[in-house]
Amino acid sequence: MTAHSDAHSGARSGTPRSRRERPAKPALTRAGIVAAAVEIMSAEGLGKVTMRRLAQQLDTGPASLYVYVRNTAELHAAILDELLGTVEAAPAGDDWRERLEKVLTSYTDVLFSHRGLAQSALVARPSGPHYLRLLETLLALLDEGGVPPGQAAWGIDLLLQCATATAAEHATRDRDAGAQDDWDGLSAAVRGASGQTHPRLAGLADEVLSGEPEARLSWGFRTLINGILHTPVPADEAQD
Amino acid sequence: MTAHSDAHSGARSGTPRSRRERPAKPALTRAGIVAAAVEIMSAEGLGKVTMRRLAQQLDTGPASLYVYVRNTAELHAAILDELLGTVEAAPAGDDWRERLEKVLTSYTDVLFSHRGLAQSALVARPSGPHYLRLLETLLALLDEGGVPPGQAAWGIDLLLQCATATAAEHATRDRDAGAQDDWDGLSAAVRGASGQTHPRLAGLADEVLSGEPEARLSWGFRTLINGILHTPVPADEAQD
DNA sequence: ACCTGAACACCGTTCAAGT
DNA sequence: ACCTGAACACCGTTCAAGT
Repeated sequence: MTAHSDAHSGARSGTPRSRRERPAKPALTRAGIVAAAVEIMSAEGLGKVTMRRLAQQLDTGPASLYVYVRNTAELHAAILDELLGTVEAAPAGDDWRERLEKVLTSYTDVLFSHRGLAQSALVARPSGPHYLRLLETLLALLDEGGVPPGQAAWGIDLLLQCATATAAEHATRDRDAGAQDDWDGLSAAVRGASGQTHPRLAGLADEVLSGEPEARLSWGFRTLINGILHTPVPADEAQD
Repeated sequence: MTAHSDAHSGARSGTPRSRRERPAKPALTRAGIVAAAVEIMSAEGLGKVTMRRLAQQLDTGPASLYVYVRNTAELHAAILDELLGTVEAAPAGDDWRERLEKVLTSYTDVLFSHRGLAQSALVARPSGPHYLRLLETLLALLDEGGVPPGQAAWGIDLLLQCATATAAEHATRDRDAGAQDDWDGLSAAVRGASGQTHPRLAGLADEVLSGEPEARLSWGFRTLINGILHTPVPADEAQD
């Protein structure tokens, strides 16, 4: 039926029309690749963000991605910085300690709520704009609290390390069957510790295992803040 | 030349003699598997400890290992606990803070000196005998320092988390080319931060990036110890 | 019970060749 | 310059079949 018009307009092969009528392969760009990667990660977790899977999503071959991305690690780092853009800025008004805790908790939540992201953040040092913004925010809050600059400079690393490690720990615990077993194993081992060979551990088993994740994380932050406030850096580092 | 005696003693096929004369396949056991795994890890890093590689080493097929080991994660956890046996016990005599720092430093060194081990320790909660012994040691030292038990019980997690994360960070930085790039990237980004948009970061760039790993780790431990000493756990957790 | 061959369903990365 | 097919060198895990 449409043979006639096809012969008319589509004579020189179908290429020109399919260029306009299909949503078609958008040209590859780094931004497009990262966006597609974030999409896969949100839907299926970072573990599914592989070069091959991503290439498939973008309707190309894995080799093509290497024009825009050095390797899988760099791709994961780019995803991380992208998601770091959603960390809430410090709310005004509250006590600086509370605001600091809120920013760190928001950071932890972002890592926690994307499967696999926290584990990757432990290893991939990010250096994107969103990460720098976060560092600036933390330094500003510590400064507001009167923390000496040298201590603040070293302290932000400790705070982020604690947040990241905690998110990773709980993310695996909640979502990975094997990790749940690990934790059950530890908890059984601690409770089963003999008072003969492990007197303090046996005595403190309940306390060691107690506490909601939120309560422990919050205590961790407050503990770090107190420590940072009270622990001077070595003399030869304190230049200011 | 030996044909006659061969015909004599080896008549019913070669099997009985090869049972005695070859070092031959030692029977598979969990301990043997873990030992072979530790060997591979020491020589080539945890990344090479795969089911297939290990099976090859043990002259069998990968499927055979699943009789003794649930999966790769469990295998890695077993290796970790094995290596934890080499963490030095606290030396007597010194100040409790120094002894605590020494044990934690030794733990960090063990993780650090085995390629890939620290990263795996961040994710795999160990529960083996050597890990329990380490927990006991830490609790004993904190007790000696008069740290309230509830704070000690939560604090050991923070201390080990800090040690593990630091080891992982430096292990990747030193040995993985890509990770070195990551770090160079961060350091360039921090130094390049604009005073307009990131005033504190720009002002503290040198301090943020300063310090030998050892100095920062030591400061981290002291900061945590001070924090643990000064931060009470929430009232409903402090039961004793 | 223990062990295995073979298969299933994947990986990252490179490279010569094409446009 | 950008993109690709095809290959290389691997993975973890399962399962039916053998001993």
